[in-house]
Amino acid sequence: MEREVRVRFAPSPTGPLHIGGVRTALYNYLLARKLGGKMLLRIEDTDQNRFVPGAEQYIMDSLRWCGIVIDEGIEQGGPHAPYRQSERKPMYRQYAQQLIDSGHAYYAFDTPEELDAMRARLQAAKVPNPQYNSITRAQMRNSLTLPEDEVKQLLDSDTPYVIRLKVPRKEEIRFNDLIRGWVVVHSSAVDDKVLMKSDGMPTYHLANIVDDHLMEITHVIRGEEWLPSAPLHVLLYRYLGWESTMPQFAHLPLLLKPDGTGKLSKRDGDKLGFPVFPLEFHGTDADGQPTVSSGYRESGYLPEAFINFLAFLGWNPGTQQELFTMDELIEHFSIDRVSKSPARFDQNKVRWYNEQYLRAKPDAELAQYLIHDLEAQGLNVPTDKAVQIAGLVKERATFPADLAKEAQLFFERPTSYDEQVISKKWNAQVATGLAAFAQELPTSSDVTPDGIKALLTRVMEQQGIKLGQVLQALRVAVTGAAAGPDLMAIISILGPQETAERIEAAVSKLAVA
RNA sequence: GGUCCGUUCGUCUAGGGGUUAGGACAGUAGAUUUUCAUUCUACCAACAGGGGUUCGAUUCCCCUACGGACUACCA
Repeated sequence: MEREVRVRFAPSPTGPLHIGGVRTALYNYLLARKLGGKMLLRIEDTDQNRFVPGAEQYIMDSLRWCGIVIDEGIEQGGPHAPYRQSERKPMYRQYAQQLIDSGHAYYAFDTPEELDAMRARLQAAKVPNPQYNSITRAQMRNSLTLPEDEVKQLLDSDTPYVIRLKVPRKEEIRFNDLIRGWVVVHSSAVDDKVLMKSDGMPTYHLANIVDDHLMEITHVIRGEEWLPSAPLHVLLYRYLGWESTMPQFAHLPLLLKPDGTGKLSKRDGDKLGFPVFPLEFHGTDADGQPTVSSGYRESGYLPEAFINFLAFLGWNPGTQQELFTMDELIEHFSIDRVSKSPARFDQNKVRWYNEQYLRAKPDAELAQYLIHDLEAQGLNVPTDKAVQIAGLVKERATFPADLAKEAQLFFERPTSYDEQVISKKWNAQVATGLAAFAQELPTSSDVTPDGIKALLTRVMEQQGIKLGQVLQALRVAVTGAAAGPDLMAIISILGPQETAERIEAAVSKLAVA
């Protein structure tokens, strides 16, 4: 019988989640939904020294904002609770013991100083790859080299120790990566990794294998940085007797900094000139001073746009469609269309995606952003008017906040007039022509853009002025600026009275050359 | 240094033994617009290099170069 597909996103709560992590979570989620499986969130907090308060909540809030729904996790519980590794601490010990009993692991009593000395010695001897392995372990203080009674005595006293995996000396380890195909690594390249730390906590390597097995994970989708330790994980599954249900691996290509000089890290924060985090994050720097890192949400990105963009960094559907809702991503996603090579971040493209999604929103929804932002400035605007304005200015906006910026002209009379246009287009004839238009305007019965245009055309004909000569001047008189949305639509929304007053103000303020 | 992974327009990518190597973003030009923006159209622009295999390689293989990851009692 086919096993139910179960995937997990397993971040460590050492700070905010960066976009690479979000993408990993996204691909996991897409696969789970595509295959009708479950998505788990497991918190890997086995390093007590790197705990960052708030990080866990931040991760969950971020995923929620992105629309990534967790089926099992610390918030929602599930059949394999707890989902926080620190709370699973008692479970790992027995598996480490099992490995010791079967001869696949051993106790090591070396102090950090002894380990440093060992590495220094190997380096001095120009050993290409200094590591604790099948060769060097013979020179170290562990249960393989020490007499049995001494080991027993060391364990009984409170001497700190770790448990290390006994990696075989000569063995080819291979596994079939869903993205990269067969990966073959010789065991001599793998060191005797620590499985249990001296504080009694498991390391990532042990905890992740035990939990993935217990939680019945079928696919491990994670970043390429894990590829070198995947052979070690394969060994662990084998020695624990779980090889037949070992999950399939898929190592995702990395997300690089825009200049391509390395993987994007959370330490890049705001240094790159664009957010690397989904949500704004409040943390502390090395000196304990409070820091704020900007987020996509606070910068005005819509989650749909952010996700669509992120999905395309390393995956594509093979068609020419660029815009995908989450449901469409789920429908079209496939792990074998994930590329092998790393991707850099393209700020232009995220912006483009945001514009697409912003414009696709109904005017009524856009109006809500507008009303909200305007209210923050102390401006109250009727909904119907906000809808009209939003519809008019949305083509000019990248972010929701641009709407209110573009809308300012409706609420503030011009305080200055574009000088270029004035010097070129403003003259006595135009001034009188506009004054006449201002007089006629309040009597007009048709205040649609078309009606206003008809009136303007008629008045200018009477004045003997061509429309082209006066339009720029009219725009500047009404808005002060040389550029902006459709003028007739502006006047229509502004209304005849307000427009007329603005024109009259301009006529009286602007000297005629 | 060692091990592993990778390399198609500036960027994200499609393609795959015989193609005018396709799309998107950006850029440039034109059209529309009273203006800027939008929109539309066009243009610019790539198979890292060298060897094989083959009638034929961008595609398959090898080498080189370059880039990246990993190399902790961190994940």
